[in-house]
Amino acid sequence: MEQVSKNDGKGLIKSVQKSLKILKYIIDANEDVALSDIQKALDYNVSTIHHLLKTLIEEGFVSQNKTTKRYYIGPEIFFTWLRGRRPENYFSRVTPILEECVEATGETTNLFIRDNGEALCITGSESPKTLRAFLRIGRRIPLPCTAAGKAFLINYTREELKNYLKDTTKDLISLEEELKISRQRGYTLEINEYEEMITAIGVPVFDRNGRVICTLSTIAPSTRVDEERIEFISNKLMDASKKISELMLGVFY
Amino acid sequence: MEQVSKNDGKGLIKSVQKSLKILKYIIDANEDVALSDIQKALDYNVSTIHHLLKTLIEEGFVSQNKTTKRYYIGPEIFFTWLRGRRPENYFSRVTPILEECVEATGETTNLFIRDNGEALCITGSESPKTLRAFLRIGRRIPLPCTAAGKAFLINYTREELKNYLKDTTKDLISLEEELKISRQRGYTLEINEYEEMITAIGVPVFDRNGRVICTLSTIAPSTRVDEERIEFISNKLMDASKKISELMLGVFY
DNA sequence: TAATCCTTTTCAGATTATGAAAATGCTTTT
DNA sequence: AAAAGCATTTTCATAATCTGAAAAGGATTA
Repeated sequence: MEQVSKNDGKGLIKSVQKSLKILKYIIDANEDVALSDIQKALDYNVSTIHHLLKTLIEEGFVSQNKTTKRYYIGPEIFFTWLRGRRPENYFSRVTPILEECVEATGETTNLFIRDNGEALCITGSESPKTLRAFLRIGRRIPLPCTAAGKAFLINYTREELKNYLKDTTKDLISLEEELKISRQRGYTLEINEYEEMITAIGVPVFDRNGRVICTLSTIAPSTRVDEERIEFISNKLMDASKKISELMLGVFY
Repeated sequence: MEQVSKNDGKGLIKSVQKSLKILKYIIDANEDVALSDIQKALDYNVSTIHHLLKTLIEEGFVSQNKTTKRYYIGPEIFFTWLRGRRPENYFSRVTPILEECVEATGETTNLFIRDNGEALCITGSESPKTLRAFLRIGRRIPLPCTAAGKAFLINYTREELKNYLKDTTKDLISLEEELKISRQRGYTLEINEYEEMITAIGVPVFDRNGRVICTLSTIAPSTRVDEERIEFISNKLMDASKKISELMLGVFY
């Protein structure tokens, strides 16, 4: 009678499932995790967790800090992004989504990850127009005064924001207010703020936990964007963000 | 009496260990793998493999192509490289090694992954000198006529080389001969070959299976490098390569 | 239509993972 | 300095789970 979800446990290996949930927990954590953290989060027996962790360590998927005893992501997945042998590798999957965006809006669009308290541009696609904002992969930009950077902060609390305001002229209250508006409409704005004559629209990309894992931004000469255009571009960006999220949720092929 | 290696199986969860070996096999494969491939490689019972794969799929670490039935890397680790929240994230670990290299040699040094039959520059560090080769992260360069590119081909057979010679003037025999020499001395060379007045030295970075997962190259104005200098730079590059390999083997903390 | 090959499912039995509890190690408190 | 507190690690008997042979299912070829 009761219609269960497609896989209600039949044929699945419990110990493996547990180990993978532990692995996910460690991957998603912002810092090294203690065994007791895992115990609290997943409610498995500490002994079970310990055995599973030992196995994960043995195979290189998890590492342990010898002094703090805490666990963190192991080398085996740490450098997965470097393994670029396959034709359908990581960059190849994401970049076409940005290219689509550029085709629709005509403006340069980039993808940023967070690295050392800055936003780092790791891929993108350039506007075909003669007058255009340049794509600069590898460039680092600050978080609190750029569209892509602000998108990383979109869900931040006042406490967290304080850390990123040391080197800027921005004050806490105005940024907080701005992020609140951004949160509501779904995108961040940067109008002649970080660079003169440049307007940028930023959008966060969320993982399955609703946390920002990377951001997208479209940059254009300010003369080419009015309110209507911002609306149009932000919609395209949000579409792209959804597509990247979907990729991460496993909607391949 | 017999001194066994630190972990001869005690306390390790066998099913988890098997599942992780399967996962590694899939991560390392050049193409989608069949269940029978895994069976041949690891010699587990097909039923066991199937159950483990089902669990890996359920948790998102492996995906399956519905039409070919073949297995490939799942979303859960697919986008691990995008998760840049942690302070010690992926780029932050590698880039300092390149910076060290630049400090020693004074020349621009970059890291490349393979992407779509080209070498893609994903990070690097720039020479501090006034006359310098520019770092261009995001730039794509061909495999058979650049130092970084040739480093990817260093262990290639004649058959594999043929695929990469379609668009170039290079002939098979001379490239094969050049790679043979490169293999022996440990680095590749590109002297005024892809760009005029530019000399580059390339070095592969190996994974635990001895396969090239990324390459490093130092580029400099040709006027600044003689044989002795090439020797010096290549040594520094090989040191950096070893360090990155070690990172991947889990020698953290 | 039969044969071949590969994937998927079944199920009973045997191995293996589990969890309570104890031990160990480290830090804080008295 | 001793003891309490807290977290990780180990132990071990037993219950639960994984394993693997075999069969079924599905797709392609002869």
